Amino acid sequence: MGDLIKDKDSLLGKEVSLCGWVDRVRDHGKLRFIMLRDRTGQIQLVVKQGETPEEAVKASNEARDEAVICVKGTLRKAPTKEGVEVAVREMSVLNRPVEPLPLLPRDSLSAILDTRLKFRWLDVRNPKVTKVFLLQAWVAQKFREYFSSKGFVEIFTPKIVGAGTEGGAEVFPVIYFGKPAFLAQSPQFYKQFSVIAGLERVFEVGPVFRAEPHHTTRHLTEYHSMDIEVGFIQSYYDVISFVEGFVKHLAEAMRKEELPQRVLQEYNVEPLEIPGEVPKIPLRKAYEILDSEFKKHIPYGEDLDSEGEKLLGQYVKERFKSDLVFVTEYPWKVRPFYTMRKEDEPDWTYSFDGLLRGLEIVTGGQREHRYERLVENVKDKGMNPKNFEFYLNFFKHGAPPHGGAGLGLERITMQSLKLENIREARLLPRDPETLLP
RNA sequence: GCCGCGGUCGUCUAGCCCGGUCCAGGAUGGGGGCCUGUCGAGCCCUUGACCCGGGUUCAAAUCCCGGCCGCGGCGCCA
Repeated sequence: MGDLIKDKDSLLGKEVSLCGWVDRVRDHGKLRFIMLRDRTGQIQLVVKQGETPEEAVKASNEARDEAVICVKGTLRKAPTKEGVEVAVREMSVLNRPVEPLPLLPRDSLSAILDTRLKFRWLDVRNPKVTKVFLLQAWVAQKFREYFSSKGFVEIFTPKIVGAGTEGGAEVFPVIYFGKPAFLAQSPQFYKQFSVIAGLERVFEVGPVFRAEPHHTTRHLTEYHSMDIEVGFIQSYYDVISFVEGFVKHLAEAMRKEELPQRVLQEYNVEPLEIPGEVPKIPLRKAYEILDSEFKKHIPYGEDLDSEGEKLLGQYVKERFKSDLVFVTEYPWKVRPFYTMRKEDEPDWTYSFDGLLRGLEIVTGGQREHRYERLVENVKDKGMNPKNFEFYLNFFKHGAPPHGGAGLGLERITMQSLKLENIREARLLPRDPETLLP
């Protein structure tokens, strides 16, 4: 329908054939207007007694909201928004609702989110909701495009794993042929594996699972992580450069390409603003900024809380005209064991987080690739190297210096469109309470 | 996991604080009718709800307790 309206001048007076959903019927008795919708747009159909064949008039009686219909007719000029309409000649109703609609797609955004998710198949028919997923697919495509162009190879790693990855986050247990197993909370070990295995530069887009009972607008128990890992880096700044390059690429494409522009316009939001040089602020400097600019105190050696992240996001937006900021050098105590510690200050690490419009969307850093140090780090975290033997073995036979990062797809979608709740950025969200549909 | 707030027609809500005027009001949707140029079409008729279980009271949508469900904040995280 979108194409049809685009080419309307050349198609005027021609016979067209269309299928879609009935978005709404304006019934005047002997004159009836039907708005037909498909994923590309809407067009008005006219059924007029005396003009439209009797059979088609009869069929149009059955064309209720959200019925699936196909029509043939003539495209002609009309005083509608699109400037055209279809004078119906044939109509067939392929399917119609068997019960009153619990949620009207055209009006679904006025329902509360819980109701929308319960009847998600109706909610997503709302063109504004559809666009979330058009944008999300586009973001993932840009990610693949960017890293492929930088010589990264796409990998596909196990999601059923024999050991929890990071020690901190909770994992979902599964029974694997009688053996205890888990759903992967991160591809971390396997992307490092891939670098060490000689692929050097890898990326993956895939689901990750977190068994943390968060009740917030920014957490899901299942989400999509866009991961990279790269070997032979000089420092973790090389990793930041890759991430920065990607986000810049994304922001530029957002301004240039037709699809994101259309989506952003519907949501009435500005494209991401990313300056030539994205600000990079060591965490210890961030403490000072928050103290002096906002009188917000973060205990030394602690991670930022969500308010701190929000304020820092505000600060860089005003000061550097940037929607993105990298916070660097996190304390060893808040980072996982595989993170490389600073050579001169072992309580701090070569790691970073990236905040997009005040929300953490990426975490990364340089990894410890030296076997003995890695074992020390495991012990330092109070864990038993025996439990990580399968992973530690990777490092025994020539592991290059390397680092990487993981970006949250749903969070990027959410922040790009300024959605209020991350659940809006998933077709079928999983949170501690929601398992169906 | 801890803390706070909330559950009224299919949907979105009014009523709850200050119990009786509520066999619960409105909008939208469903069903029916009128209407030949609408575009949130209009007009008329109709349908349909107090989350569950206890308690207090002459009387409970309204007050109390428990359960279930939802929302948000925190910790934590993408």
